Amino acid sequence: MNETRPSSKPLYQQVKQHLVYRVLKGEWKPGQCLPSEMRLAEEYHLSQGTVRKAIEEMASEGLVTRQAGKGTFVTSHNGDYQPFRFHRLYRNAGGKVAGNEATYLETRQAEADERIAHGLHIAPGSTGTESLRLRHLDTQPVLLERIFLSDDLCPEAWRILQQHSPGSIYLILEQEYNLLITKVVEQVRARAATAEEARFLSIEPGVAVLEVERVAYSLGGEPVEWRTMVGMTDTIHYRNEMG
Amino acid sequence: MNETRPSSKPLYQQVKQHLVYRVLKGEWKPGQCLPSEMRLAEEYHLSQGTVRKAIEEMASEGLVTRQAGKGTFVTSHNGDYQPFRFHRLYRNAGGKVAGNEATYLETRQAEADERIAHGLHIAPGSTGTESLRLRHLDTQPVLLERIFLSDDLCPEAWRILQQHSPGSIYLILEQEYNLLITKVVEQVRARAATAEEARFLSIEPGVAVLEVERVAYSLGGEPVEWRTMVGMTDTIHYRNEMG
DNA sequence: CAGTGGTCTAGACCACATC
DNA sequence: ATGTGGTCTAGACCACTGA
Repeated sequence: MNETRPSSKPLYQQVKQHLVYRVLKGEWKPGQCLPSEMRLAEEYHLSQGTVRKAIEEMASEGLVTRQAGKGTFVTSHNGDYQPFRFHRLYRNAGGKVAGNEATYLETRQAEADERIAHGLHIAPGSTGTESLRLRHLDTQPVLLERIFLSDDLCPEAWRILQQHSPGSIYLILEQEYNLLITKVVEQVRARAATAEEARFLSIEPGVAVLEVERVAYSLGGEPVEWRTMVGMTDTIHYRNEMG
Repeated sequence: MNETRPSSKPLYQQVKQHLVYRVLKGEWKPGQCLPSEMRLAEEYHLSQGTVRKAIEEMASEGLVTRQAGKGTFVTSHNGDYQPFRFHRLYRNAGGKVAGNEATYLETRQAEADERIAHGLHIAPGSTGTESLRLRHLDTQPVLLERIFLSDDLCPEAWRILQQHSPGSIYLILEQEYNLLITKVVEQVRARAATAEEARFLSIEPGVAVLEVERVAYSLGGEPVEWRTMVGMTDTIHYRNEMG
């Protein structure tokens, strides 16, 4: 297979790029199994080692998961995959703030304000679904979440969110809209609590609160979800490990 | 080389482990060059491919840097290596908060308080060096830093810090104490500014500020540096990308 | 020019899953 | 028993670096 290709990039990079494209267009859905290395090697007329290197890179980026003896599977948020890999909020004592202690306050149709429009790269005033959730630690409210999904990518999302008990939004995005969240960008700020936030969090207005503003991106790099998480940091903190 | 080793771990993992140990004990210092793949393969009586896989993992973890045609080098904070890879504070407009706009306020000997002692796993009251720095954006003060280095790992650090113009602490740690920082853990909180912070940052006491508490770990996993960074978030924010 | 890492091949054996 | 990914080998050619 040494046909003196003028194409600059290494073969395994080209294979990887093509496989990512095929995952993206849904040829193999999340949870499903890719063809084996041998089959792909035959298909692309390359050696097993070259295909392996392509798949290994995809695995290291979390796009697929490999299991010896079974096969290579497209990463899914359900299944055995870590559901809280994007959570950076921890109780000051120790463990993560789990998702099962949340209550929906409200889910409604809404329009994107300036800030949301900027984050999702959509026009201000675009319609979508807005959802408010309150997370508790023991019985104490600690975190107020505001989530926005654009109608462009997630039409009728409010219907689905109203039905579901508070679960993983990203699981719903994957199952209902075939949108796999692979990247999030968060901006953290400190500011004074608004009157509304103070009411929900049982604190005084003006107290210092942490605000995490998140934009979640799909596998294709499209901004999908915008959310803010607001809470006091007497019981929780934002934690980030690098290196 | 298939001598039916009972040793459970793969060969390339064992090689990697041994190479990391050799880097750790200073056989090759930061910036220096490791032996070539061929030489190491001969030394360990293994094939080049196996040694390559060991080195590739070290490179992906940032321990070494590889350059085709030249060799494999132990990662150094000077040289061409990215100096701000642990910085997560950005101006709200755009770019990172650079390090060259800092002024030293004070560097002195000090004792570890409860919080520092907890972060660095040392006894409260242990002696060390404490340094205060103020970072500016244009002419406006935006960030107050408090840095603590234990005398155990960094004896006489105050002498060095007093001499240096405000530069990278991690470069000094590497050059003076042979401590290569490879991991940091940060906790972010919101709270009201103290009177001292308000004075330095030219704000009112009680205003909401962001506090980043960082512990930096050396290649061996030892906690080396403790620091807090405090600032308002009208001009800067903490930004984190995941995925 | 010789030496380096980067790519690619073709084969081997292994531990593990599934049937 | 068959097929999967995981490890390991031995050799090839390439682009790049530096003397």
